[in-house]
Amino acid sequence: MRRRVFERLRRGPRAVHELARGLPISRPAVSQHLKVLKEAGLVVDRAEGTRRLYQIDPSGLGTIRRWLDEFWDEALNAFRDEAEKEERT
Amino acid sequence: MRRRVFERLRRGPRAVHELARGLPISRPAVSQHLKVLKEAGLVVDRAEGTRRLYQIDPSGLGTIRRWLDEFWDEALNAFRDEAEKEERT
DNA sequence: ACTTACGGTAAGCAAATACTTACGCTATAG
DNA sequence: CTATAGCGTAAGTATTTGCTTACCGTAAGT
Repeated sequence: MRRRVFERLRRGPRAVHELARGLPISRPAVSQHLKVLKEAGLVVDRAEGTRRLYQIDPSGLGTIRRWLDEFWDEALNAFRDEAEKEERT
Repeated sequence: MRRRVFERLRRGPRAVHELARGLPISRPAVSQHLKVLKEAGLVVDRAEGTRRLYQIDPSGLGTIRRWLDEFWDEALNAFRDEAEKEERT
């Protein structure tokens, strides 16, 4: 559910009640998910009038991306080494 | 903790008790994490004698990578659009 | 000034999670 | 054939989680 909230921010900033629309959970529940996402550095928020706009934090998302890229590299190299080892059998 | 188990597979296949070594949880706990990772399609396992070797499944990892890449693209485009909108102000 | 829209937080609760220990199975070693 | 190493699974349990409703504060509209 948290991922669904996050995915809804893909296309740009959204207010809390907008995010809650269409999700099978209450608005406060969405608020709580946003809080977690914010603490994780994945979103930032700003006040706009009575609303609060949330949007994805590219730097937070970038951190994950770099982690995954590095992980991917190592894992794939290990996989290839393993395949070669297999081939020599 | 599950991520730590997963990360230990980065460098290649490992037996369960190897993975458990150095982690602050019991071997059965590691087994349970591996079960979840396997159901998620992130690892594959094979029997080797009395041991069971686990390793990262590149195709499962690739699925995540593609998801993240696509997400990254969309999010960054939205971010740029937002920045331009800001600039015109 | 009053009302309404919007959203964060608290309290409460059912369900899911993440361990532990105990146990049993299978394959190798001696 | 027996002992041992390696693992998976079951049962039990404390903790965490993910929601709900109720409530309160703040900004904007009338």
